[in-house]
Amino acid sequence: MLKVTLKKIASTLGVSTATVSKALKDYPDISEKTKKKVKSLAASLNYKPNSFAQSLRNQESKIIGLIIPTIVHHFFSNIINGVIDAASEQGYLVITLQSNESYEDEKNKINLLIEKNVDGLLLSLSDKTVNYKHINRLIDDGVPVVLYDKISRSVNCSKVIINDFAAAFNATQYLIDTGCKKIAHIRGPLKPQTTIDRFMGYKKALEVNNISFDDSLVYVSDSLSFENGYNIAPKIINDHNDVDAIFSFTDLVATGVLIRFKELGILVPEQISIIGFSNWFLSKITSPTLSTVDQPGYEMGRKAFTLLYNELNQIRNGEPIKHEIVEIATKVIPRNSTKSI
Amino acid sequence: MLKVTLKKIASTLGVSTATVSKALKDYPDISEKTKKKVKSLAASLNYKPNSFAQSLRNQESKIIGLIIPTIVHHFFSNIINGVIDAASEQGYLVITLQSNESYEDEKNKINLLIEKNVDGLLLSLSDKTVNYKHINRLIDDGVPVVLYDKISRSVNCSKVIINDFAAAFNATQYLIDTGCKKIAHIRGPLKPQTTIDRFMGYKKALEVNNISFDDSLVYVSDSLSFENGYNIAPKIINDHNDVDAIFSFTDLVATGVLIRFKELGILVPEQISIIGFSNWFLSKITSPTLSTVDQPGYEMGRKAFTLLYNELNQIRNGEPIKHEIVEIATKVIPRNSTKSI
DNA sequence: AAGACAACCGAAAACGATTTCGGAAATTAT
DNA sequence: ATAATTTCCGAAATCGTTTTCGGTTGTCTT
Repeated sequence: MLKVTLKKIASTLGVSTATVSKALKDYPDISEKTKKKVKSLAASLNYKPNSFAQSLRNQESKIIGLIIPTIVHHFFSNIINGVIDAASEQGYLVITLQSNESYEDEKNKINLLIEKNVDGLLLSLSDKTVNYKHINRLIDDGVPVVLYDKISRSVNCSKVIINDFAAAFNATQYLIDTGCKKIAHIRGPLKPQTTIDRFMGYKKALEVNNISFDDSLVYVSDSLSFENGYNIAPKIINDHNDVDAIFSFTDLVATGVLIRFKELGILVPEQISIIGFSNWFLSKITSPTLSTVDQPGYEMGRKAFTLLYNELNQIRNGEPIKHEIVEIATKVIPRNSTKSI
Repeated sequence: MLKVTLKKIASTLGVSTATVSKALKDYPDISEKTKKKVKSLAASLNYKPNSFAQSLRNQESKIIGLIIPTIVHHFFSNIINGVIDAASEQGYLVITLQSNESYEDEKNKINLLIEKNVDGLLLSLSDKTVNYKHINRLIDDGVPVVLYDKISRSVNCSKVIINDFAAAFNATQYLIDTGCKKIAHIRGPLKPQTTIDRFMGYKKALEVNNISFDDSLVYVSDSLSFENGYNIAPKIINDHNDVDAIFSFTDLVATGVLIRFKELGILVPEQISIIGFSNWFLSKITSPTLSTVDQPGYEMGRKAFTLLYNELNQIRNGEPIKHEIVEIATKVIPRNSTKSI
């Protein structure tokens, strides 16, 4: 199975490779007759341009890199899905890599991608990433980068986010609206802006409703795991026997709490209401089903690619690069782990 | 930010690009002194070889393609994860694409990957794929292909599978061991070998235990969805009021049944036992927790890459290509949706 | 001091596709 | 018939790396 190249087509047709190349791309300086000949032979030989040669010549790979903190998570799977779909529509392919919430991994994976000459990068910061030199360097080098979900305010690039502050505020307000007075918060790792904002939103909702903030009601889950919720649950009720609601920064942890409460005989939502975050699939099948905040991963993934694609086009056209920050809407999804209003 | 090339290094050092290239790769015919010079300049200039040029020259991309029927599914996420991890370890990157269980998509996505000159392909057949010409053509063209999970016996290539027959047999046997006598089966789409084998395993277990097979106890779920289980559940109990167990070809559908039964006031496992398949994360958090069969996706992904990698090496070394079929072990995971033995 | 060898390095030809620039042939205008 | 245009095509340079195959030096024998 010899491979079909321009040269081969050219020689069997007795023309130059330049002519073949131009004919296939409908250059105006090639006669219709020649185009016909070339195209039909190319088709019958099933000619496919060699992408390496094209990339080398055009300095673009039509591949983008996607760095995900953890692949096996409902929200992030949806992101991947959205990115891949949107990219395919524009003829881009996606190389996905996982940072495992590690700063070192993040740096290494970014390097791998850059060395493969991806045309751009979609990145969600790891929880451990506290310094952004590696990203700013990229941007200075002219690599288009779009940050999504876990971003940093101090990096100057396009971003796709949700309004974590408002979402958390609304979730907390919802608990208050259903009559809860003493609301605990399980927050995520300290670094990411998302968990900071969710914490601030929670705090703000208390303030607006004249509920005094109590630091001892805030519990930290250092990672996004079921077990953390499972383990934190008994601590909460030991520390505060009159807590009547919990706002968790993520569904997975909320689910851990839910399951543990069931084992402990604590009624949800009669004794304690629980609201999670992200609207994972599993929130629909817990018992009771879990109230949560919708965080549309698929849409975020699509949008992230779109922003990158825009920058790529700006670069191609020599236009100045415009960074854009897009906020995706969220909404509280009441289910059965909270009382009705 | 000009890019650093061999030529640049060569000219600033007053040597040829050949020398630079060889120095960087520790060719024996370059003096230590020159190597030092070259390497230190390369390092200080942060030289990265242009991967396009390398690929063009070496005829390999160090990228493999991965086609997944559906990305947003626990089992398949784990596959992706395993593939990416194993690939990274060998310096390969992975482009993931989704077939959406569509034959057309599958063909198109394969083409995209081939046109990008991936070095090989990891593929799980879509449920609608009934003809394998597109895959056999690939293999004939010398593209290494490894089939995983949803495979076809009639394609001659390396494969990673579980023993679906045995796994289904064991699941059914487990139900029988816990005292169930009238066991319904929810099987998947008709085409994939996996669902056929699971069905056969179910049937065999009945036979071995002298339980007569009743075709009306077999329900078809045309896709892998929660809703299907939710909708099939009432049909089963309407058709057969004395069913005492259900073996579902996948956890997601089993979960749908479980939830519906709860709504209908049917006690699980007291009235009806349920066992699923795949050990999705959600099976741990349903209520009751769902008995299932472990199907290690991460491991399957890793193994699939390894097989591909082996073939890649065989090709590189001009050795004959050995296809290998690897079977990953599974085991029944008893939880609370089945009675104890 | 001549020959034999080793040690080092470079020219050049790939790998395929793209595109500029110029030139030959064909057409039209004068 | 000559000049002025079009129309059409090709040579050649590029993109950056790799590797073969020689060719220079210099060192070591005798």
